[in-house]
Amino acid sequence: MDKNYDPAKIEQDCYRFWEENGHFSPSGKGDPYCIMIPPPNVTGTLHMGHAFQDTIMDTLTRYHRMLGHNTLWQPGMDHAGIATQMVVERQLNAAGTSRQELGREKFLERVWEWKAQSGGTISNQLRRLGASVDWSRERFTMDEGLSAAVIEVFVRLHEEGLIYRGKRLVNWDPVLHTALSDLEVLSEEEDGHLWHFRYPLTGDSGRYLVVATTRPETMLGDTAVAVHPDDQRYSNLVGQSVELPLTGRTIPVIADDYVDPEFGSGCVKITPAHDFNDYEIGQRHALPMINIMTADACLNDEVPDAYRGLPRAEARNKVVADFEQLGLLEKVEDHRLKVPRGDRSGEIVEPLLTDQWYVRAEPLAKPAIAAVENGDIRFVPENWAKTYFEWMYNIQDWCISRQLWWGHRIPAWYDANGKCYVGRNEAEVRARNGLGAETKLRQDDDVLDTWFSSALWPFSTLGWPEKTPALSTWYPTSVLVTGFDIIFFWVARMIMMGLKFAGGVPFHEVYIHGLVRDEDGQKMSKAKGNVLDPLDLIDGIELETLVEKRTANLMQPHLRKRIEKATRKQFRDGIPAFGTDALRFTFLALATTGRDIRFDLGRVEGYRNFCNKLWNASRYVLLNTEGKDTPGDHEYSLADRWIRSRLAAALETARSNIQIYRFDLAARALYEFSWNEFCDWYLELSKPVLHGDADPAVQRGTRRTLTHCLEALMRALHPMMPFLTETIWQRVAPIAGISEATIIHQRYPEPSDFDRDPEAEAAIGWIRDFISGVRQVRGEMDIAPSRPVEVLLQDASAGDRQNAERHSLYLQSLARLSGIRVLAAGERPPPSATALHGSMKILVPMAGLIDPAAELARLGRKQAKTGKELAAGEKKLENPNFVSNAPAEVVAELRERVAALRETQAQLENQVTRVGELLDDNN
RNA sequence: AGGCGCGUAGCUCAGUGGUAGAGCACUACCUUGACAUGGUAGUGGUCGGUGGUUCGAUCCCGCCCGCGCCUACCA
Repeated sequence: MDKNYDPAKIEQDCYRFWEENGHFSPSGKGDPYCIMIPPPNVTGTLHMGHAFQDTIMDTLTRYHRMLGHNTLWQPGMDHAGIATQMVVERQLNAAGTSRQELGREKFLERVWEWKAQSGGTISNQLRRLGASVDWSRERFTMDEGLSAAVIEVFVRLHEEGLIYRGKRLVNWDPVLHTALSDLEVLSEEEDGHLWHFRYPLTGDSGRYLVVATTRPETMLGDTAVAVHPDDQRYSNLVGQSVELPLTGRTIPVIADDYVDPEFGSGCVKITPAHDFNDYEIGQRHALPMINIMTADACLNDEVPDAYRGLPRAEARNKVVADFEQLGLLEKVEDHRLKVPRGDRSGEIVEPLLTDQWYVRAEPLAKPAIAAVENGDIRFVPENWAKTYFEWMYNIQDWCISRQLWWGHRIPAWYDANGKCYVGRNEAEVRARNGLGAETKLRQDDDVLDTWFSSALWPFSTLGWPEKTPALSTWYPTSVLVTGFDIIFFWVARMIMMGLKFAGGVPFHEVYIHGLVRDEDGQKMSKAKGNVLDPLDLIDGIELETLVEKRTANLMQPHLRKRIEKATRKQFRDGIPAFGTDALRFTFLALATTGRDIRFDLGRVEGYRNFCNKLWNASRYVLLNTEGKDTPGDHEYSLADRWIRSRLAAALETARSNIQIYRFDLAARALYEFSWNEFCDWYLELSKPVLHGDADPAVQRGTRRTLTHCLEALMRALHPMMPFLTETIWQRVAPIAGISEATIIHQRYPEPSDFDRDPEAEAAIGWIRDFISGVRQVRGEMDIAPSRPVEVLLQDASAGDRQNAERHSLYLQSLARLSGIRVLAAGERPPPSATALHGSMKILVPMAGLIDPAAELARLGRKQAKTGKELAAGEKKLENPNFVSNAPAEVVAELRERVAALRETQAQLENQVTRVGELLDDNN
C-alpha cells in the first residue's frame, strides 16, 4: 500500500469492477428493499443537493444490501419538458434556425440526440459518486414503457371523469408560450407603483370612484368595480355602474367580501381574465371575462384600436398617459409588490385564459391524505406531514397540459367539428367511436406536464401496467429520499397516483433532507454563481477553471464580475481533490434532522484526513499481519478484549442510528471509534505486544484482533465510504480468512459479533488514566517525548499495585517510562511533579527535568479548576431541597464526586506545599 | 398574515432536566519504525434575551429579539 491515501488511484477502478461484475443487481433473495431515485432532469447536471441526496440513498442501499435484503436502487431521469426544449431551441437559434422551421418531428429527433449526450453527464456523475444503482434497469420518463403508462393513466382518469378539458386562467409564460405550474413560477418582491385611477360614475357627471392598481394596462379588460359589502362609503353605489375610461364600456359596481376596505380607496377594479383573484370574483358574480392579451402578452383586438398590438409594458405607459390627459389620474405611489416570473424565461408571467387539461384533484387527494394519517406512509422528520396536509386539504385541480413539443403528447383527437375523443391511440379512438377513415382526426398539439409522468415513477419504472415480477417484488418501495421543496409537486402526486393505479402507497417512508447551502448560508444557484460541481470537490479544480465554469453561460452577464470576485475570495487556491469517500462522509456527518446544511470545506478536509487515517491504520495492520500468521492457539490480551468490546458498542450505535436516518450520529460513532479508540489506543497498545517478546499465543490473538476489527470496521463503514472500504477490505479479508471478491455482499457487522467486556473496559480505563496523567505532566512540563522518565507511585492501593505490575508493558510503552517504582508506606519521595490517579499519586521526579516554579503554576491551575467544581458541588449538597427532592442516586453520585474532589484538592494542596518548600530551599 | 425551523467555542455543527461536546482554527512541544492528510498537551462558551415550572433549566413552557424557509397574498 502507498504511504498516503490517494482516492484518484482507487475510486474509478473500484467502480468499474463493481459495475462490470453486476454487483449492483438485486440478489433475488431476502426481503425486498427498494429506493426509486428522484429522476434528475436529463438536461441538467448533478449539483451538491443531488450529491447529498444520492449519498443518502446509496448509503441506505448498500446498508440494506449488506443486511441481505433483495435490494434495488432504481436509476433514471426525467425528460424535463420546458428545460430541455429551451436548451435545444437555443442551440437551434445559435445555428440560425428554429423549432418552427424544423417542424415537430425533426425537432424531436434533435431533442433525442441532445438527450443522449446530456444524459451521459449525469450517469457519469452518479458513477463517480459511487452510486450503486442497478444500471440494467435504468429508465427514462419518455421511454416506451413509461409512455405507455402515462397514456394508460390519462385514459383511465378521463374515463372516470377525473380528467377534463376547460378554459381556465393559468400562469402563462409569454416567451415560452406555455402554461407553467406553480413550481415554475417564482415570486420575488420588486419595486413598482400603485396607480390611482378615477372611474366616473354613470349618469352623474363629476363624481367618480377611485381604484388603485399595479397593472394599469389590465383596466382595458375590467368588467366590474368591487367594494366591500359592509363599506358604508360605497353601499349606495352597489348596483350602480361606472364608465370605464378609454373603452367606452359601462361596468357594474359590485359588493364582494374579498375587498379589503382598508387598502387604497377600498375600491377594486376587477379583471377576471387577467388576475386569479378577480377570476374567482368574476365566477361568483357571473361577470364577463374579456381576454385582452395575445400569447405574446401583447394587447389583442378586444381593446380599442389605439392599444392593439402593444406589448404589456408599452400599453401600461400609454394607459397611464391617457388617464393623465383625461384628468383621471388621481395619483401615483411607489409600491413594493411580488412579481411572478417564469423560472426559465425570467419573464413576468401573465395570467391568461386558455384551453387546458386538468386533473380533478380532490377525489384523488382524499385517500392520499388518509394514507399519511393512518401511518401507511410516514414522514421523517414527522413535521413534514404538516406541510403535506396543508397542501392536500387545500388542493386545487392540476393543470397538466403544456404547450410544448417535447413531452408525452396528450392522447386526445379532434374531428373537424372540434369534438374531442380520448383513447390510447388513434385506432382505438376510431374503433370505440365508430369513426371511419373518412373522418379526419387531428391529435391535440399539447403535451403533458413532466410531473405527470414523474407521478407514476414508482410503478411505471417497474413495468406497470403490466403485472411484472419486479412490480410485485418492489412495490410499494421502501423509502423516498427527497427535498422538502417538492413535497407538493411530486411526493403528494406520487401518493395519489400510486393509490389510484398501483393498488397501494408508493413508499412507506419519506425521508426529507435539508438544502445544501454555500458557506455563507446562501442557496446555491447558477445565477448567484455559487454552485459547486460535486466532481470538483472529488477531483479538485484550479481557481481559474472554477471561475471560468461559474461565469460561463450566465443568464445575466452583468453578474460576472461579482461572481468572479466572490469565487476568487472564497477559493484562493482553488479546491483540492478530496475524493468521493470524504465528500460522502461529509454529507452524512452533516445530515442532521430538519436542518439545511452549510457546506464547509473545512469539514471535507477533516474527513479526507480521516480517510488517510484509516488508510494508514490499515497499512499498519497489514504490515503486522500479512504473512506473519503462525500456526497455534491464540489468546486475547486485555487490549484485544477491550477493542472488541468498544467495537461492539460502536456497531450498536451505528446500526441503531442508520435505522432512524440519523446518519450524522452513525457516522460520528464510527469516526470516533476508528480514530479515538482503534488508532489512538488500540494500535498503540498492540505495538509493545507485537514488537516485544510477548507470548506467541498472545501475539496471534493481537494479529487476529487487528485483522478482525479492521475487517468488520470496513464493513461497517462501507455504506458511507464505499471505495476506500472496498480497497482495504480486499486486502485484509483474506487475512481474516474470507475469500470473496467484494465487500458489497458481505453481511453488515453486528454488535454480537464481538463480546462486550466491562472488565476489560474498566482495566483499560485505569491504564488510560495512568498514561494520560504522565502525559499531562510531560506535556505541561515540556519534557521531550523522546526522553524516558521514571515514575514513582505513592499511596498505591493493592489493586493499583497489581495493575501497575500487570500492565507495565502498556504503561512503559505508551507513557515512555524507564521504570515504575512503588514507594513503600511512609517513604519520602524526592521532589516530583504529580499526576493524581484516584487516591494514588504518580510522581515524576523533578531532578534535572522540571522547573519547580512551572510545576507550582501547573498545580495552581489544577487547583482552580477543582476548586470551582468542588464549590458548585458543595453548594448543591448544602441545599436541603436538593437533598430531599432529587433522586437518591443523583445525590449519592454527587456526594461521591464531591468526596473525590475534596481528596484531589487535599492532595494538590499537599503538593503545592512540598514544591513550595523546594522553591524556598533553592532561594 | 399564517405555518415551520433555527440561534451552543472564532467558524461548521452535535447534545442532554443533574459535571457543556466534536471537527476545523488557535498555542506549545515533537519528524518515536501506520499516518505531519500525523502525535502529545493545552487555550477557548453567563448554551440569543427575559419571565415561569422545578430542589435544579442550555434542555420543558410563555413572551421578546435576530435569522432563514414555506404557504397565502393587499388590488
